[in-house]
Amino acid sequence: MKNLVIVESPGKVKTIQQYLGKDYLVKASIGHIRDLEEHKLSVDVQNGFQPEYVIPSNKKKVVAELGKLASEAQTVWLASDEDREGEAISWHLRETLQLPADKTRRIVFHEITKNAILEAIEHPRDINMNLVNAQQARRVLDRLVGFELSPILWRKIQPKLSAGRVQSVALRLIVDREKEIMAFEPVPYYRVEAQFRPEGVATPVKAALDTRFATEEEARKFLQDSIGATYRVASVEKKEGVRVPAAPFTTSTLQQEAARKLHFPVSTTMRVAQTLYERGLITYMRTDSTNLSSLALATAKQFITENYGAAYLHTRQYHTKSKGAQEAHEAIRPTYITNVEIEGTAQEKKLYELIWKRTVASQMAESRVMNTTLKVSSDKRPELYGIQSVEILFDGFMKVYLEGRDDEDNAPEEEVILPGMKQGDLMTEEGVSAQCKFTAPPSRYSEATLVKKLEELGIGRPSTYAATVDTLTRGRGYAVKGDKEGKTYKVTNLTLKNGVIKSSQKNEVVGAEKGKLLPQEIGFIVTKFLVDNFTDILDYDFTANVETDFDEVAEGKKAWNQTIEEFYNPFHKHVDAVLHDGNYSKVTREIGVAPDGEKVIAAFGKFGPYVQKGEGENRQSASLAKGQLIETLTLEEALKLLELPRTVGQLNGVDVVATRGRFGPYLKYGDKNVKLPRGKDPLRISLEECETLIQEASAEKPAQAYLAEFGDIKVINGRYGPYIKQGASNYKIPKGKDATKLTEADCQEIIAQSEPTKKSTGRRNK
DNA sequence: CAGTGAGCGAGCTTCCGCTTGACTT
Repeated sequence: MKNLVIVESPGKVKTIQQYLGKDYLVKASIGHIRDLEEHKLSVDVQNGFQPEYVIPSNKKKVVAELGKLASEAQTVWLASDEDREGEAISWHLRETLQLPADKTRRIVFHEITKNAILEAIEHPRDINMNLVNAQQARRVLDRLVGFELSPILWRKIQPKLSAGRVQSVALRLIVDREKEIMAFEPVPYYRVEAQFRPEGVATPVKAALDTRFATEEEARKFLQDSIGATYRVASVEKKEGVRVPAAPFTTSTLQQEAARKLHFPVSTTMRVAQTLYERGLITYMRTDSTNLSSLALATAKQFITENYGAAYLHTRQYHTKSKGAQEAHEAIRPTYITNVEIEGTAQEKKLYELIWKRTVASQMAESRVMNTTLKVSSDKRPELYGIQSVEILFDGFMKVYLEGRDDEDNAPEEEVILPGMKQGDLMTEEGVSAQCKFTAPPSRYSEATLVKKLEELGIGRPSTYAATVDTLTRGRGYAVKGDKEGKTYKVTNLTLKNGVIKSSQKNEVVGAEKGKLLPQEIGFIVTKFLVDNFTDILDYDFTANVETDFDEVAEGKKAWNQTIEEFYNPFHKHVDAVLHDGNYSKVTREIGVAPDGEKVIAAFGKFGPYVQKGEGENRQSASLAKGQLIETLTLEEALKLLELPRTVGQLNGVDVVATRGRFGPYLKYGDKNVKLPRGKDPLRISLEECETLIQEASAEKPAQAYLAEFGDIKVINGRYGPYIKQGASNYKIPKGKDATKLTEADCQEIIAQSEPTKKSTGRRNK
């Protein structure tokens, strides 16, 4: 074999192989092939921070195969991505496979097209050791920070906690936002709206007053004054505007938009995008680039011209503006623009459609709109009403796609067309309302808006955004995804109709949110500890600052271990000092006094945050619910938590107790435990409901999870699809076989022909 | 499916970034 080409992603192998032909063999390294050891520091801090690299067990096979092929090849082409990590992968390959300089070439593909690939082969270069060293600096710094800070948390707060350059700052964002919300005092105000009917028009239009009133009295006075007023158009202002389409998707913007429009968690977006990529339907999904290949631009151009007409075409090349972008890949786009629809699951279809529309729209003409602002004056009061209208003169890209928004009024503004009106025209008032609203605190982060913020700060990479969210939530429990009820205020709203003012009472809810990241008590404690003791690292600019150091290394201006040394020496000294300062995080707060006179406190204990009523032998305690914090817990909430365990009543002389355990609310009935279904409140459930649940639970005991059973061979419908079980061994069902129609003979054949799937070993599944 | 801070005491936990399988509530 003449040439071995090594790329990072197996998904690219087939395409590149086609372009290069039979003189080349294309293989994938499947990402990094060497790393620091998993369970120890692996950095020799005494000797220039020399890293100790090992080949992880799951990479041994790939490395062995590549090694064999490399020794047989005349020339080895290292074609990993054109960024810091990619350069390091090439270097690790060269070191590990012991590739001699004269038969090794480093090349980069700027896009996966035949021309670009042949061009790359024409222009090989050397491995850029400065860039490799910048990667080593990044890697070693992250290891030192993570492996020195985490043990302090184990010792001072709780075992198994973790801290790191990315996760700790991400958590701080969530915690700081929560503190802002806690400190926020909603201020009431009155917003006035009127319905006006222009002469000769059937439907009235809505107009908002340009002034808010601070109190009910002022609002009432305004309505009082407005009785019998005459309204005229005071001014008409027209302004033409253009709107430009959003840039093609990067990982971060895809995650945001899929969350806004499809309500996908970021993990779902990435999983679905991965399958689309593997099926060859979209380009690579972990990218920070908004760039489209010349080929993609050309096909988009043709597609738009043919399907929408030349007037709708406006090709553009976008430039990535996010901090720390490395742009080793293209933007996320359909491989073939002409593929308007695809086969697949509902999720795959929807995500593909989103990517397709965004890509096509990005190459379409701006839309032109006419914004009209109408002011309406009253002869009784000086304030003016405003009416906004938007008329779409030319839809342009909006024909295909409109970007979603993060704020409440998520709906893209609708077109409102006013009848032609001119200054001085009369308007008939058809009702005025003054509604009490409240100023709103900033909103909490969702998974996707957190990723957006991290990207803005240059923290984390496209390949790790989803993983970071996962570490904060499922991994460490620093935050949970959930809903927040908000505070309810009783307000008085006023209306003026036919010369009469009426008032009505309403409940106004402030600050309610759904599906947001709520920091848990442990997240607060860890953040406070880190901010108090390691201010620099928790600074939102820490990553940006170290990145400028890494840039100097990449430019060859500084030795990588020099920059690490300057960071590490003072850092490590400080770590030692903090470790032995004898201070431990203690959180207790007196919540108040229960109706029976007992003191209620909230504290952070061995098992997390809890409330306790009374002291000594007869004290009562309960854990805080998800999303509840010691600092904001009210007496009412505390007492509610203490109502569990609750004896609902007796069945056949045995107590039925409703309570909450590790796995959520459940019933205790003798030695039987029954899980409460979603939506059943252990505080409210009736004895009758309990009886039904207990009966159901005992009835459906031998649940039919098996699709089939042949002696000790069972076909089981597992979480990840059907599989075969014999004794303690599990076997995968080959693709193309219908699990529901397997016979005993089929199963025995599968078992005979395949290896049992391995039980997870080594890394513990927490 | 439980409870609400330590010293006889083993050994473990942890980072970020690159990439897919393997996993079997």
